[in-house]
Amino acid sequence: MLESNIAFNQPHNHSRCIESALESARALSKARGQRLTPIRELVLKLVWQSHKPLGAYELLPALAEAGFNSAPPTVYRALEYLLELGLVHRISLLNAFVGCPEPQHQHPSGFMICRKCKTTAELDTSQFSQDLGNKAKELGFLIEEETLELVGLCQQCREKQDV
Amino acid sequence: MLESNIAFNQPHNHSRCIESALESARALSKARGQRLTPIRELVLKLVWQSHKPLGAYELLPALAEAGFNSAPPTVYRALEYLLELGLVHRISLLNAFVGCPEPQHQHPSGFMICRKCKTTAELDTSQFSQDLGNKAKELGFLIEEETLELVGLCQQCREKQDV
DNA sequence: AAAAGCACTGTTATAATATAACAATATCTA
DNA sequence: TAGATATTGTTATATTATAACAGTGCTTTT
Repeated sequence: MLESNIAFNQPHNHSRCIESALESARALSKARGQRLTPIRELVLKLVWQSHKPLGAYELLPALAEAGFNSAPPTVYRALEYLLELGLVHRISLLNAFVGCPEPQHQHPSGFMICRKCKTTAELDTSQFSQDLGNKAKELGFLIEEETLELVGLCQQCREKQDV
Repeated sequence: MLESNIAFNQPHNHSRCIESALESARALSKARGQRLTPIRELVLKLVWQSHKPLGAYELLPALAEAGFNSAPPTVYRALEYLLELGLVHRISLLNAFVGCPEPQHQHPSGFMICRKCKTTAELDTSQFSQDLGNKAKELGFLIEEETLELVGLCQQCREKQDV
């Protein structure tokens, strides 16, 4: 569970995070007979460089700067691709996207979103997921996708008094 | 927990549901020194008449029909009011709104959303909430709001084979 | 009753997010 | 190389939500 805490512990080797995400991306793309094109790679990097979820329209200027076409469909397509690969998550409450810290081991997860600094960290929810699934099943419902988004305050923002 | 199942069991006295929501609305409004105006009452009824979440723009025609102004701010204001009162919930994944089945007893809850028929039912999550809070706290995060949205298939849609 | 204060609504405009539709190009496979 | 498929470019538009300010109508105080 340590990795879930990374985003709330400022200093860590973030470029290594990104490199590892890129490797996953290449491997997954290959396995699917698809390509990690320059646009997709750039979007992946951009999303991963931030611990705060980024909106699609925030990514456009960076695409333009890198010399790519930068109309909305371009970035939405890249994001859709990365979402399918499980390398990026969409935070529904923010209409924004974050990197998934553990693309290799897929586990049910939620997101802790600091309402002040917007820093977002993933939280392993395996321990709840099964019970939740059972409870839903008792009510006749078959869960296919879970979205858990927790808004609150991260440690750093709590320590600064100005709540 | 039976009430969580209501939406998935077609026949029930729905007008009674709505009447009870209206009573809550009147009581809560009074307690806050605010008014359950005709617009607010209508929006509450409309949202409650449906077991499927309704988008804000889906409500506008009904407002117009009832002779009210029907520009977006009107309906968003009414929804905001009802959200504050806890009589309505916003389903973030759908950008849409549903009635809260139990406005009196506030408890942490999630929503089961059928991806086929869009019927949505509330699920009591008290039993998970505390553990979740503790787990987040260990990571330094203080949860203030939980959003749990479960997409899947309801019983009726599972019984019809055409998944 | 007048006036002040507040809650509520009307109205116009626009922001922010997301997708449709089709044309053009690049890459892969036979 | 040709044909099929994946990817990108481009234009237009749909969908969801809010800003800003003017007007209206209660209600409370003097």
